[in-house]
Amino acid sequence: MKTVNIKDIAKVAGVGVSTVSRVLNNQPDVKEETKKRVLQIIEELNYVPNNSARNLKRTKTNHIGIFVIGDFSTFFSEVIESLEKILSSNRYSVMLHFHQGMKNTIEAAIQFALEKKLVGLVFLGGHLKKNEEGYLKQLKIPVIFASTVIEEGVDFELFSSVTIDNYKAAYEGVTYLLENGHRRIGMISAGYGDDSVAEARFMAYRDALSDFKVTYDEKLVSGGNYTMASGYKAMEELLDEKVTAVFAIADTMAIGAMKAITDHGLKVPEDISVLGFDGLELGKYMTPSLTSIEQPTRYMGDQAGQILLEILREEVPQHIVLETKFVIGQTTQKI
Amino acid sequence: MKTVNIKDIAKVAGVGVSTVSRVLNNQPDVKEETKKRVLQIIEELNYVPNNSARNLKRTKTNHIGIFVIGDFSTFFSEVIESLEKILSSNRYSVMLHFHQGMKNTIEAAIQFALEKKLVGLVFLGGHLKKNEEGYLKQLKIPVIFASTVIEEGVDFELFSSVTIDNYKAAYEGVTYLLENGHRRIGMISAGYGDDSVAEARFMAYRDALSDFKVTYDEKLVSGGNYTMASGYKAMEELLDEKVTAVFAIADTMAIGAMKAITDHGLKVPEDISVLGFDGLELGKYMTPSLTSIEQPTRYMGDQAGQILLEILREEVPQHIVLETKFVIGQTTQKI
DNA sequence: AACGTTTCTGAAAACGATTGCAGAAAGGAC
DNA sequence: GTCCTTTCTGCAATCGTTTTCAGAAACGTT
Repeated sequence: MKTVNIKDIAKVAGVGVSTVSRVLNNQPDVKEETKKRVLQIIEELNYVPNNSARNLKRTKTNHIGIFVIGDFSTFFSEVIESLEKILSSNRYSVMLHFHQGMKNTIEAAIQFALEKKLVGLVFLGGHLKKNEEGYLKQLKIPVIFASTVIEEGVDFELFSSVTIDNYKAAYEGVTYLLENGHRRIGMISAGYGDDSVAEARFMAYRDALSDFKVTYDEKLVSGGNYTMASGYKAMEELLDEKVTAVFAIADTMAIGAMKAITDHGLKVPEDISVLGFDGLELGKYMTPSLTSIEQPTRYMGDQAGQILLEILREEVPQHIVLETKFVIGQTTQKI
Repeated sequence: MKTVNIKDIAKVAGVGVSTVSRVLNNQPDVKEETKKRVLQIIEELNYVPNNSARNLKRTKTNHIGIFVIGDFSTFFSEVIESLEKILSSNRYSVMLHFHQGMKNTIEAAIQFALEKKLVGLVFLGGHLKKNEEGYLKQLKIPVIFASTVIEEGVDFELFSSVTIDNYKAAYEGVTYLLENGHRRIGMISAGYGDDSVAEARFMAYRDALSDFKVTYDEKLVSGGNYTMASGYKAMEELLDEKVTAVFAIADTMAIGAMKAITDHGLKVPEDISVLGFDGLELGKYMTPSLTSIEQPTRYMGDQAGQILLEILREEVPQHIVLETKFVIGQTTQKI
């Protein structure tokens, strides 16, 4: 059974294909009467335009890619959901891709964009380095980075972004611990040299310590991979170091850390204070509730979508830095 | 700047377009030498085949849709991730769509499939009713339901599925509570008449009670919407009813319930035992750790992907019911 | 009634791939 | 060298749209 095409519609309606096409695309220059008749026949025959043909002729698609970098966290899933909603309600198709590992990220993204003939691309997470500018130019479509760390010096004309100030937010968090008397503060970080979100947060940790005249001790820093399990393990290592507080760069790891602490017979926050990052809903439902730095996930998805739609029309890159919110829960206390 | 196409390649290589096409599609009947030359030129000119043209000519795409029904939970995000990985590594493109609300679900899915010219469709969540069979036939592509409740009597030839036995799993959980001496068991359910996952679990609850000669009391059932916040609220209502245990049909709601219990000065499990459903990672990291019925989320995504790939080749529908695992944590105790 | 405008319409040429078919080139048998 | 296979190759039609361009139809003006 052949599917109906524009030609069939034209024949039945007794008009030319171009007229049908004009109706489909809501172009002017079609008599109201003709338009109505064509629309009715389209309805009757259950006609659905063939997107492949359309895209071929238009030499572009309506596909927007979401390229997810790194571990897929609860954090990302909220962003993706709000992104998809806003894009698809603007008649775009959303193609999803998870990139594993941190290597060749941008090459993989370009491959993805070219192959799928994307007209726009959203990066979720990861980092953008100065020496990757060239790739960005190669990719001649609007690109927006969400929750990505942008290295200094990258040409802001080449892309858009929706980010938070990781350094500032983390600095604020660690300072809070310091102000509350903590001096032996452990850190649960992530990534090995290539995870810049982790790096920015780490720098903030080091600088905050230094500003309080606390010597940085690398034994107090342990690495994870954003999972609860890794937070648990990292915390176990820190337990030997007699820390009084620990800063985990993700709520998931903070939760793992809390579990490790309790499992070893210690109490949060009496024995060890815990500070997370992300402000996930679930942190608020822990007992005790997690002190954390909250990122506006849904809002971030919305903004990324809005901006992408705008630059798809106007081509003027935008950069916005969203505010984080320091939420004091019950996992931190004065000593 | 025009993008290079198959014709350019042919011209440079000094062969016909059909030869290039044959090389691209790895067809036989091309001399090894010619093939090598063509491949080299493809490489040199950075040629990427135009998918729209391909799809048009082939009269089908390589797009597979993931249609997510209902609230996007942590649960779904794990399934989606493993699904995407397996599909894209088999050269399919994954299109994501979230359907809001429970109305017109299947119509929306058909629209989605036709418009994007999908060659396969994965439903995530929701339910499939007998009277929707017709729609299924209309949709002439392989369809697989994952974590969907299938109404009795639906023709199994029309689709594939990867599910768990919600009734059995919930029955086992509630029975455990009963065997531990609980008689006033509250339930935190969800959905209003249209959420069949919730319904199946509810039926199990009622039947288990009845099998232990406990009269069903509708005041002990409260509704939520799979969020932690809704679990919290639902639990508050149940607190007046002096329940000794509560069964929440999702871990997220169970976590909300635990918070409500603690916030009201009671303890889990001493005062109230809590049983969840899903077996999310985070439940294991709660203190006390959540007793729950574990679903194999990643495995479910894998299986759904595998099966879809198979039926894309062979057209023989498959139905598998995955095993759940009852995980006893620290939130339940004997009374 | 002839003409110029304006409004609307359809034929036909793309877009970039795949594929059936005819036929060229190469190899083998005599 | 001729003829028959076998192996390779290229032409041209086709998929279902969009869009240009020429021209038909409708209308008002004189």
